[in-house]
Amino acid sequence: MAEEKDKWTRQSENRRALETRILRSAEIVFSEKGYSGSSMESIAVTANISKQNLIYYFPNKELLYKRVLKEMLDIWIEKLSFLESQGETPEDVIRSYVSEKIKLSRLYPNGSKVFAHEIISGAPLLKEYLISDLKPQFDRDVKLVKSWIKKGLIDPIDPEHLFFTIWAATQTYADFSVQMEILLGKKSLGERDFERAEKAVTEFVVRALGAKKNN
Amino acid sequence: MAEEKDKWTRQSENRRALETRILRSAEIVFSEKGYSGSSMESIAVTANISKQNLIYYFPNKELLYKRVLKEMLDIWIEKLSFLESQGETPEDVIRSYVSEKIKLSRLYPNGSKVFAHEIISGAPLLKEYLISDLKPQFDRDVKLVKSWIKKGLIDPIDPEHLFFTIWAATQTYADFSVQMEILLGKKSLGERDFERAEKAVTEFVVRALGAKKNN
DNA sequence: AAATATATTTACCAAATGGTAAAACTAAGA
DNA sequence: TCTTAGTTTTACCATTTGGTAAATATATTT
Repeated sequence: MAEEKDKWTRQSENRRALETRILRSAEIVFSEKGYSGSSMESIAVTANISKQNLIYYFPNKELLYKRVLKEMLDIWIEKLSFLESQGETPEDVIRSYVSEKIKLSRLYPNGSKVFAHEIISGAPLLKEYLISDLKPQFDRDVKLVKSWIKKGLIDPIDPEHLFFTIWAATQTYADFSVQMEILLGKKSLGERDFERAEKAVTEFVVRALGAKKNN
Repeated sequence: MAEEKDKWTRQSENRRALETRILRSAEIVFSEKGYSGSSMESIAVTANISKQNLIYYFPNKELLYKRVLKEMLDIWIEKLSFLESQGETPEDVIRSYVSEKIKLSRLYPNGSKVFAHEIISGAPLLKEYLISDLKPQFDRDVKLVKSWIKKGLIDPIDPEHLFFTIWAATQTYADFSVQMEILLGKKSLGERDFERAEKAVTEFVVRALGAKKNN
């Protein structure tokens, strides 16, 4: 009985393994060429399978693309609620939020880039999601920042544009990493660079908000 | 004599006019689809000419793409030297720099997006430029900021990452405009939004640097 | 071991793509 | 007016593209 289950498991695990390998490969290709610029063939080559076999797992390109996007979005939704960020004081919340966002740029650079291509291209496949999922969260988070200001916990600041700046400043470590590598004279950004980045951006935001430092 | 010149001028002016119309169209298409995702056909359609006629003016896609990129870069180089920014105090320099950069996001959103696609894709055609042109300027500007810190004109801050943050926070108003439109509940970003953006980002940076306000 | 479900390869294909070659048309100068 | 230079259109074409259909191979279950 256990043996049977193992055999069944073996096959379905192979399947899952191959599926994720395909998704990782698709992420790489889409991050380099965007949706329309990526071919099923090149994704297949990256995953080391034939195009037809790829199509067996993901019967068309749009579906595959959506899966890649959705994976990234799920991660972001899970990790990036401003309200649920660890910390009691505004400064704690902000530090944890920025830290988390930069961590995601480091851990999922390809997914981030796919997302960036999509938004820059006008978000044809993401508009609905932005409206239905991101906007409510955004409105809530803006409200929270406004309440902080009202309570005098932070200096008055434009809350909407605060978020735009935080997102941009953190996202850029995934999207524009090539530019940074060149300007910093490095072959690739390492952990140390991301630590420096996190510290710099966090300090930046905390100072701009006039939140009191506690170290 | 004047008449002859005029006639000659008329034709060459038509040519110039059509060339710029093509470049504007190419900018739009490239900004939506990136390099590999854009077709000569769709650029031609956008410019209201035939594909063959487009090829008469720009004999191949890469050449056209490079022209679009170069145009944007020339504008940036011309307008974005930190050292040459108007103003005597660090605060003045920063205000003028941020203001100028956001103005470019407003005036050239498509060129900005083409540039963004290119960098995100690994900057295959831009690496050389970044090394030869941008890096020297970057190094100079970083030096200047360091000297400000040494003189106690601004609070100590990570100079390299300061620039990354400023660039990201300003560039985002071109690249991610769709996301902002949705989150702000607007059909498109208007002059008022860019004024708010400029003010927010400027205040943000100035506060973070601890430069004294003078208004 | 036979039957069945799953996975992979082979053989195609219509549409789109970047581009060539040359014909036809238009404007300019002698 | 005739010639020439500049522009646009027409006719192609090899390659790449996303995808279908079916044959083949490999596991899994009975």
